[in-house]
Amino acid sequence: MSVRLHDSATREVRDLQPRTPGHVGIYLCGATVQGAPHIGHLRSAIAFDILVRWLRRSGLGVTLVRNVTDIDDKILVKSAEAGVPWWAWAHRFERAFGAAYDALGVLPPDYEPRATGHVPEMIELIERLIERGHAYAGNEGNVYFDVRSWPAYGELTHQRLENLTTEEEDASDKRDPRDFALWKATKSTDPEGASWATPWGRGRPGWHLECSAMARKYLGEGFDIHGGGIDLRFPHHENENAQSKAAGWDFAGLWMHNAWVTVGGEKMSKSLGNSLTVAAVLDRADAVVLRYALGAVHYRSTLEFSDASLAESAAAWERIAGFVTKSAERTGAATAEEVAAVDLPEGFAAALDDDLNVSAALAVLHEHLRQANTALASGDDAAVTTAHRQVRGMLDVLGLDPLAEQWSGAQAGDGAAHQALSVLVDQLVTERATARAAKDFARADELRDRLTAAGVVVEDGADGARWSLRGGHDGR
RNA sequence: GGUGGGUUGGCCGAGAGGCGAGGCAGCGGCCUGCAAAGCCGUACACACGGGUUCGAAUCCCGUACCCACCUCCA
Repeated sequence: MSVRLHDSATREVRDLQPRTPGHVGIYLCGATVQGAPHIGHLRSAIAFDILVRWLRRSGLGVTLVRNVTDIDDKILVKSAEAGVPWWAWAHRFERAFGAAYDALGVLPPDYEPRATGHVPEMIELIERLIERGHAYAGNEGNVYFDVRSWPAYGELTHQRLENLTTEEEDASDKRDPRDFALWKATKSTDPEGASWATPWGRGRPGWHLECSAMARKYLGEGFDIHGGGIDLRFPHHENENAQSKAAGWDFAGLWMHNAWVTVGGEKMSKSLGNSLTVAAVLDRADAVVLRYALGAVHYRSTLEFSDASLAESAAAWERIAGFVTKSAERTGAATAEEVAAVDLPEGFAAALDDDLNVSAALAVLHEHLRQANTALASGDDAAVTTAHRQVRGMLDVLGLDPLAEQWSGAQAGDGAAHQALSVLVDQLVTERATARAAKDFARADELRDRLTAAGVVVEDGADGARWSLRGGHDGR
């Protein structure tokens, strides 16, 4: 079986057929760096991260390009309000996005082009569109795409031009109110450095143009997958599609769109002011737990985020990490190479092949976990070794392998502090073992209570007690 | 008005004509000095009304409600 993905353009689940056999080119609409990243941004990033991991695991090469929009109206407005140069404002949040991606284990793209670095490519594209009769210059500095010149306009989102409503702008220099800006004239209030010279006057890029120009530059005149949030379908992706094709290029072979994160049933968005920033959530939850919470639901389903969903993810994670660490203690940790080479369960692979059905894949994982725990309890070391590799192989695809460098570093904690803690806890655990051996259970329980109160969980096993920090941080 | 998505048990969440995904929380048990973890067992479902069918959560028709997009958005 091969990877099948839902294509928003045709509304069907289709076989992924790379244009270059064995290699997939993916363009993702990344951040407009106007503010701090919220968990919705990361939900999207994680969904596509799982896609990339799965494609690579399936033996395909992947070239991933994810852009950064570092010039737009809101960046100019917000930076001005803050009294910061627009470019510094944009860069501040570009770094914040990078930190959030790293914190949640999102693999870096092969390239991350910025809009401001591709003005010549955009000008070239505009010239092409004007030549071909699909764009026109308005007032000094404005260039618009002429939607009526492109009969296929609306093909991506299946809308007819006449059904598109627009709020008529007064005194617009557009030929049709539905035309969209390729290039926007600089305003008198704009900072000096925020405009570029063009044959049509000074201005700055319209939002959609950059993606067409950059996708072509890095992925060619046609590429396999274009992804982003569902809200980008219209107008952003519709316009990208129109301008690239009107320029005579091919564009995305398949469109993928992820659904929302909701909070209290409502779409989380900047305009509603109910955004949960990644940084705020990471103050009260482990990054890996947040990744689980954002990745565990099918990417096209709305994801309701709450304290309850976070707690449930934490419980699931502890169960998963519990087996992985205990099995590693018993039979040794598999190397990254062994994890990468293991044959994954058929059901797991089938689930991910079916439009990245992560929920179904997790069901397979949990079933394996149950059998694995049974093997662990019965001392079947051969079965434990196999299960350890398989479970980690599955988790690796989801970016959730507890022993991956991404997460194991965090578990160990700060070296010196962890070392000190380890010595103190081991002393108490030893003292408790002595008390238990002497049947002084009151003393043993008191010691355990003290540890529990400090966030240290003690579990008695056949070969002695093990301890771990509450929240899945392993202590041994 | 146009274009989509949805409504599954106490909660989250897959599935898409027959065989009850899975998880969390319950309950009962095994294990344990007691716990914890783990395992076993167990109850509780497909918005509503019709229809098709031997059989419908799944297909068809209708109704209700929710959510999104229609040039700011992941």
